[in-house]
Amino acid sequence: MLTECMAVISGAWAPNVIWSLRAGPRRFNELRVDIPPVSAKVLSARLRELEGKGVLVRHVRRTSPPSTEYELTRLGAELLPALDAIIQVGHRLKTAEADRDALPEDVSSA
Amino acid sequence: MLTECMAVISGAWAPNVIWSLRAGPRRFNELRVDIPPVSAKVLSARLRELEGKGVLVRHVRRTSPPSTEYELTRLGAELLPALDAIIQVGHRLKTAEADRDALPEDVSSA
DNA sequence: AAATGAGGTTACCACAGAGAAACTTGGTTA
DNA sequence: TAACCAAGTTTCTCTGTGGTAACCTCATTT
Repeated sequence: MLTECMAVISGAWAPNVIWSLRAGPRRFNELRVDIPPVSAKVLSARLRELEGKGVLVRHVRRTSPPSTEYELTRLGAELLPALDAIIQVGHRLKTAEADRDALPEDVSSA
Repeated sequence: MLTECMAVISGAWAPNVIWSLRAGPRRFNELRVDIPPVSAKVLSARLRELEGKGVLVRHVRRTSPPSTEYELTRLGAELLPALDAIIQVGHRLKTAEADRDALPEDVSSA
């Protein structure tokens, strides 16, 4: 069960995409700027997967050139607190790790 | 930043391991039973990674044969609400998906 | 003396998934 | 008429990761 649920945010850059959409709709190329290391191919794949899962919606604007906007669904927005929680703990774990590195246990004076 | 934080729960079965430890310490073979599809190799690798990250601790009991217990650290326990949040949204997304499948848009009466 | 059990390790293989780069479409502007 | 834009798609390659299965240790039990 956990495994299926985790699958919602699996795949490269999926959490980043969701996080980038937290403040409102973004277009394809805006997302590429938000998440520099993502390739067009993978971003495209991830967006379609997330759309298929009901996390976000795609609306194409019939301008020229046509532009596309991606936006979190209500359900997708419910992932934000979870991501936020992960970020918070992640920070604390990194801090703890740094502290450990700074306290080499017993190098006192050999 | 998000990426590094997500790394804490990345790797096959990592979330499952953390979730299995939520109610208290577990031994190696208990975890294998909790998470049937995990292989000894991967479970071992994951446990050492999570230990290295400060998510859990290992204590070896000098019995015979020696037994080993794994337990969440305080920091590790802080991941539980995040996992729980993911599980909740995962459920709702699956439900929504099922509903979509059950409402084939316009098959009304052709 | 051989089998058992806990808790692993090692060697080897396979494949999904990510990256890079080039190509596409169709209207617009220079 | 040629370049340009957004938003992808396609091909091809390559590596990390996980799976399988066999092996290991060492004290205890049979």
